[in-house]
Amino acid sequence: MYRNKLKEIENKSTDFWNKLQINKSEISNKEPYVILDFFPYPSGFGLHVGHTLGYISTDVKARFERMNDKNVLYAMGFDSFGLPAEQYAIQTNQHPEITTQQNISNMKKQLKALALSHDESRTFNTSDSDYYKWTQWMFLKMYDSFFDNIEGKAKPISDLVEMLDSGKFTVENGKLYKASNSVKSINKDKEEIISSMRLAFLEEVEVNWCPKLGTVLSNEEVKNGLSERGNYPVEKRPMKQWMIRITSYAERLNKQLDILDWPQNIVSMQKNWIGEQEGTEIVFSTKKGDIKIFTTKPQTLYGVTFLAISSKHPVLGGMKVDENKFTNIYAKHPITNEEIPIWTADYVYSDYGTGAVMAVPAHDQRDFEFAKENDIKIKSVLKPDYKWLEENYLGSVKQSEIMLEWENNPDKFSSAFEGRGNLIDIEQFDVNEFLSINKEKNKVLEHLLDKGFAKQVKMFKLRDWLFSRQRYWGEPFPIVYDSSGKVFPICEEELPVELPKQHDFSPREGNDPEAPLGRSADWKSVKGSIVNGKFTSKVGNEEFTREINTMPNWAGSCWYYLRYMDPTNKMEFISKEAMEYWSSSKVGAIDMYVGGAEHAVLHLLYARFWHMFLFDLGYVKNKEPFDKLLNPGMITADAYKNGNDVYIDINDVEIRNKKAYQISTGELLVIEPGKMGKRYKNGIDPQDMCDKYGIDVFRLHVMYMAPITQTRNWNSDNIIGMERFLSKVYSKISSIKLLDTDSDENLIHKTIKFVTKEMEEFRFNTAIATLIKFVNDSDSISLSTGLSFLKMLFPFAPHLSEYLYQLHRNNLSIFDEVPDQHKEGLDSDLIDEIKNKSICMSKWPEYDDSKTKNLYMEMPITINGRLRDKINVPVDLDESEIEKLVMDREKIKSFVAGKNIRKSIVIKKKDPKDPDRLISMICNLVI
RNA sequence: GCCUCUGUGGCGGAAUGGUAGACGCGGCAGACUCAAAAUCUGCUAUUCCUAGAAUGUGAGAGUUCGAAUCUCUCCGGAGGUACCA
Repeated sequence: MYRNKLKEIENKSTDFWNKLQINKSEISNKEPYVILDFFPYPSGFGLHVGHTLGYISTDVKARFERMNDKNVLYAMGFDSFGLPAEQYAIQTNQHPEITTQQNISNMKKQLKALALSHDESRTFNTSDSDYYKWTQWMFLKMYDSFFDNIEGKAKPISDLVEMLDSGKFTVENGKLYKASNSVKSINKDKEEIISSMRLAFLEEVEVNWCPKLGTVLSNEEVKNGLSERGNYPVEKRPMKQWMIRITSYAERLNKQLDILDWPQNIVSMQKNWIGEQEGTEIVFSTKKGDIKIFTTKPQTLYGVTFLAISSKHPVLGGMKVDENKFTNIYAKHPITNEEIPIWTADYVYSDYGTGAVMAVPAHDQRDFEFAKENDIKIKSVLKPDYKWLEENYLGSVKQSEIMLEWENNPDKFSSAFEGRGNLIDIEQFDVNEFLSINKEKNKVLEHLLDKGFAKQVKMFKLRDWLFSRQRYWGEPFPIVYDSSGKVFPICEEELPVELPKQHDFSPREGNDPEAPLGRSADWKSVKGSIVNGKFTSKVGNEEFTREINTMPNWAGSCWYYLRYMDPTNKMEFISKEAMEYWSSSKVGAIDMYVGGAEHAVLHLLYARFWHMFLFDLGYVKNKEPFDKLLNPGMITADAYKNGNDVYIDINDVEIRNKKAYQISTGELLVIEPGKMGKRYKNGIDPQDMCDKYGIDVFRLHVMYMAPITQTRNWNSDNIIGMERFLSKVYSKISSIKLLDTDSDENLIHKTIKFVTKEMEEFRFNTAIATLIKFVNDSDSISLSTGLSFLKMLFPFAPHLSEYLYQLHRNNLSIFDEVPDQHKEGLDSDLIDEIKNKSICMSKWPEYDDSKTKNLYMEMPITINGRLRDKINVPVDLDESEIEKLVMDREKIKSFVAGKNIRKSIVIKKKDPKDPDRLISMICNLVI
């Protein structure tokens, strides 16, 4: 019986594989296939069943592709730097280096227990100095590069110097322009221009400061004013920090989303985040300088009655002005030349758009409310429909006069009209020119553009990437400062800049940012000198101080997938050879990337940017990192709360009649479905499941529960079905005798055809269903068919498949002693294959297409879409013959009697899945 | 509010324009057994019920000979996002 044999089966197979080292992959002349899971951080809490969905699915696919003769790169390293690792260390009062090591080895053990076929020789951790050396190296490359906005790609700073020296280019506001021929020299300091162009740069910016975490966070790490990790309050404050100019890539990041094979929701989340918007930039002049505003509704320009700016807008010249106050500055309206007041407003953000808004209170609700509160004039520009006018009018006039009221007294309405409408007749414009909405918009725009008041621009919501963290457990920056605070990169030869081992590594909570690395005085100050603009400690004796912030944990995960291709290279982050071999020939370098949607705008955006940068510099050959992306669904589970809102461990819960009771107290508990996690005390340990049912059964169950992308509630009731399945497999396959024949010769061919298709497209639940059906439907199985079946089962249930494969291998060696006449009818290739190899090394079974088709088939007959009868016909019978047969049937006659047949159709089913050629006949009746 | 996804038996789910409910769980009946478990066999959408028929994929309309599948409107659920100019 399968259950009694379970341990024997698992041990035998595992031992066999360990001897063969089957998971190792080397560069060869085979076609490569790279499949990866998202980089895991080694959590101190270990894996729960929720994590296994993605991991098992990549393993299944990796095993399948190996059997299809692909050279599969399937490895797993650990994202060991960063907040989660550090916080766990703080909580357990240990050094992160120690906890990280412990957690990694624990996690490796758990992964192994699931029989994942990773190439273990390719693993590494982001906190290994051999690895972060290259993260630092890439940072230096960014520091030493700029974005050429004319060509749309990054280039070395030396190119910029050349371009500027040639006199053919100038730089304005961080952008490169072709110089008009007269420009020869640059007025501004060249060095200043260069530093304004670097892709990695230091800047005083409004940052998201999280006092509780004691560090700043990037925009992507803040949600609803709370930190993404831990849900702590975040506040804005100015700080000088390292930034990465990801905004230079906004256009490419946005556009290339369309050529990726990614789930639609991830694509649209990224698009939302990048936030490309076409609009108009309009300049208002003031005595203190120009104010640029960005608008998507330039046609309402006439209705501007004030400008709303952020309280940090440069026009204030650093003057401290409270929010929602009049600034005593006026701007000139570009059309009417009216003086319009400038107000600071709390709804205008300094880091969004231009930090200034043209306020049109008649047509923008926020402007409307602000105007009402501060007694500012309201001027209507667009005509609403009458329904809106009636619903929003506060006074009482005759219906016929309501439009006139809107035109003259828009403040008598309860809100702004934000919809579309025709322009009200304004002296500068002839209203007849503005017949349609689009035309109206374009006419005003044309006028503005003509007069030079405005230009059409693209704006992006994406902000530059804040790259400094006031934490200990991260990559140190390869940067030093001289005594005057000037920045110098450390020369490449002296990388890595190793993280000092310090005991007091905790962040300081509170309002005064203090980077922990500052406490390592010995490490912080270094002696050396500047050679060719770079710091070296090899010569000189000048005093320098190191940058004491560290990089965010997203840094290391931006390029780890490339390192799997060449994990131990000391000379380069990846060799050209390894990069060329493993990178796919598709859009993205990695064939298949599997991981959760929670990283949609964090890791996946940063990594795409990072890859594009490496691409521009010629280090990688693909435009994008990840070709195909798949989000496995979550596994949710019920959590249980008692009357005091305290979560009760699931091991202390008993379910009776769909109600939950605490075992130890007998208390009735509240059931709360949701994410699995430590804090909900509802995590289910995969190890428990594997101990109870076996690894193979567990893997099958997880894959069979639902389609891979679907979120599902954990339920171990159904797992028994998979045990029954393997039990049947065990008894049917192990008892096959050499000369057994198939009860249905075509069944295996149909099964292979269908399962292959499903495996290719990650539909493992239906692949398993087909395998179950095969076992249920076959009474007798030949050896060759049995082996084909085992190969299909292998990716899901490797232990049992290998065990049974080897069982027959042993039988075959006995068979060698048998006289030749008894061997007749057995495939000699098959005998060789099975005798010498593990099932891992066998080929995925092939099918004979002619055997997937039946000679006869049962064809349903429908009349007006209703199933009325079925008829058994030869598959290749022609349509008119079928029609005759159908019309002859008594049943059909009775339905058709007295009616005209308007049309009859014989449907041929489009192949791929169903082997049957014909499906249905429809007689349409006209009554 | 906006964007994306989603809604099928008692439950997980099949079926992507052509026989709705594959496969699994659960349930019912039978076999084996002194008995139970395990296993095996059959049945299991609903209603009238012998046959046979009618109804049925969140609700309503539409396209079609034919719709779970395509289109529109509405309702419910999940995720994302927002004083976004």
